[in-house]
Amino acid sequence: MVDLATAAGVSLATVSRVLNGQPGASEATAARIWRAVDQLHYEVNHIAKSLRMGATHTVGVLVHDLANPFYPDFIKGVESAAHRAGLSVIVCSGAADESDSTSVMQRQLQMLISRRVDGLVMYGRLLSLAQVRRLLRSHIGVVVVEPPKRTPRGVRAVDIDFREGMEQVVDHLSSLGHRRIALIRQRWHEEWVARSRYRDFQDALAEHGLPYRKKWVGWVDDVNDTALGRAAMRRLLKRAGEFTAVVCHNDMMAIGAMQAAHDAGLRVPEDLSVVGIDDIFASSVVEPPLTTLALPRMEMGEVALNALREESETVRRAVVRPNLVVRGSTGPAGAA
Amino acid sequence: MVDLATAAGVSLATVSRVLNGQPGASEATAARIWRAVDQLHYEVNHIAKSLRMGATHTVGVLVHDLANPFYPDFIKGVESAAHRAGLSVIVCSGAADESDSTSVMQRQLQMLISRRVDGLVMYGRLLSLAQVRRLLRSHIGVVVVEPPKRTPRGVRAVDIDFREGMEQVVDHLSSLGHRRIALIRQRWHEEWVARSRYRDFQDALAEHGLPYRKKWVGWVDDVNDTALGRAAMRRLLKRAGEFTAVVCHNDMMAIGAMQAAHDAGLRVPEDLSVVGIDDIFASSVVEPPLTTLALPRMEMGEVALNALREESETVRRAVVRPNLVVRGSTGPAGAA
DNA sequence: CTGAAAGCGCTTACAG
DNA sequence: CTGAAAGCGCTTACAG
Repeated sequence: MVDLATAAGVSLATVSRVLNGQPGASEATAARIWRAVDQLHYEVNHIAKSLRMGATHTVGVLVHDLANPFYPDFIKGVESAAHRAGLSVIVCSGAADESDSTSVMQRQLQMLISRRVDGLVMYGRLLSLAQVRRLLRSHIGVVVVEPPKRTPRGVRAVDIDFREGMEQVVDHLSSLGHRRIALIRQRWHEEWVARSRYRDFQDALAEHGLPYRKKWVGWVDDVNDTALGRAAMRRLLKRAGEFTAVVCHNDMMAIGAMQAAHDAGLRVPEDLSVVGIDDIFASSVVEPPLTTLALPRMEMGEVALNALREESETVRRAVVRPNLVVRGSTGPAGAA
Repeated sequence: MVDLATAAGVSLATVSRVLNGQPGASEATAARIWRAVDQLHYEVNHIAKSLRMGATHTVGVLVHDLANPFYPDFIKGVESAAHRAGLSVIVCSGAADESDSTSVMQRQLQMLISRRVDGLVMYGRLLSLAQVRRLLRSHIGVVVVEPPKRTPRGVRAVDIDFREGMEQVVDHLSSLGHRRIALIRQRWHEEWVARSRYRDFQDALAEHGLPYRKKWVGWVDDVNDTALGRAAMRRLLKRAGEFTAVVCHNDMMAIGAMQAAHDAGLRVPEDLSVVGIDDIFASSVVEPPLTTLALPRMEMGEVALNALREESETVRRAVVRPNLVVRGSTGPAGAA
């Protein structure tokens, strides 16, 4: 910038004012400065600016595992909204290396703090209460999607309206004549979220006068590997015939469930209807294509980023609505 | 840091030296400082450090579209290697918003320069020659994966050894008795890369004494939408029976091709063998599972990042090897 | 073994 | 309308 000032024959203060579009500089001076900018290929030093201003215009995004087909769209949403607002995004993935995930998060956190990000968007319960408090104490805003039960006050949340989503799912199945619906659910899931999708599922069943049976529940320890969904479904199929449809924690589990049904010689949807949650790409190309409760991932990212920027104290909590995509994996009950 | 100095009763200079593990401070002084670090939850201000040191220890990654299932793994590889090296990563996706992609890239570029990243990793030809030169002029290292024909000197490259990869593909098909192999290729692809995978495919065919026929080539304008692969295959199937296998630009196209074959009442692999390139997740769950030339995406990211750090002038070019994954979409020729 | 001082590239009252 | 000066939080010769 000192080169600029020299070239334009003015002081640093004036250059700074013109570059930032502040009033009070003659046309002529401004023109000389802009000409110098072009000639010297000047690009402001954002580092110096950040130090001086005490704001980096940078936000961090923290997700469990970038490779999970769920997150890229979410991050895209965050990025898109961020760019619109002139912010940069540092993406941090927990499982970036395979070692102890807690210590990875710890390091990511320190990195983010020392880089003085203005805010942090994260998906789910990735940090401890103490860690979140530390961020808040450092005046770093925090918004979390699908927030855990306990969050320090000051944290903003983006919720998915599974109440209405599960309503759509059960409504769809019910209208196809399904009365006995199984569930593949993740063990300990309620440890992670404030309100679980399963509870909403049960509520929706109840509202339709349909039963929720423990014996029709398949449990999985992890929901990011189709093999586990397949195994859970295989166990559940000992009771094949007792139920006519199964709702799965997510699409990965649903794809696994379809494989298990196929292994057992059952046809989807004639013998069994299968519903997933997420709508990842693979769900549209499996056979049959999966009926699934689509989560608006991009939108979730945008909403999360905007919640971070929001000044008002009113936006403590934003809500996003899922949307049922009906494809080939669901059909009339007892069509076989 | 001034708080630290006060708390420990020493000068800033001493604090700095101890924090950075430099020699020449008494045990006792160091201990006092570290105690203060703990008490005050001190975290170094990386912004100030960057300004002073003239290095940000940050690298940018530029990809065409984050949502493309290809890139997340690549980015993960970059991140993983970066963290190991104590670097942060700013991820930039071209298609983050839908507007004119050139101007998006232009803005991303300015952002990266003004943030003074130490280096940039990008996939493919995302920037113009002039833009790349500008980076180099700003002393920002550049490495590009699948580099275009023309790159300014100083740019490092990561190549995929499609020569050997296509060798594996053709070898596999040939050993199954296929002699007439079709191809689905992207129009203008050679405008983007220094050496195209198609050329390697043709070489591999020639080496096996197999013909390359223009009439067995299906063209697509874009390779990230299965619908286009499906349409290309549909056109190609006017000549069904003339060829017994098809190799596709990538898995997206291959999945589309399988759909088209299915539409036409052909069975895969009995009537037609299909091979993709990439090995995205969906390829493992389509029916039949896709035989594909897997690209080591994570490794590519790691190699790219490391190439950036490499001091020596020798590593102008790194090479990564693909690996054929045989699944259900290929079978003996004429098995029908 | 330790400290005072300069400087990285900016912005912003404060004067003029 | 414009400039001189201080300061953001660090590091690093240079003295002692």
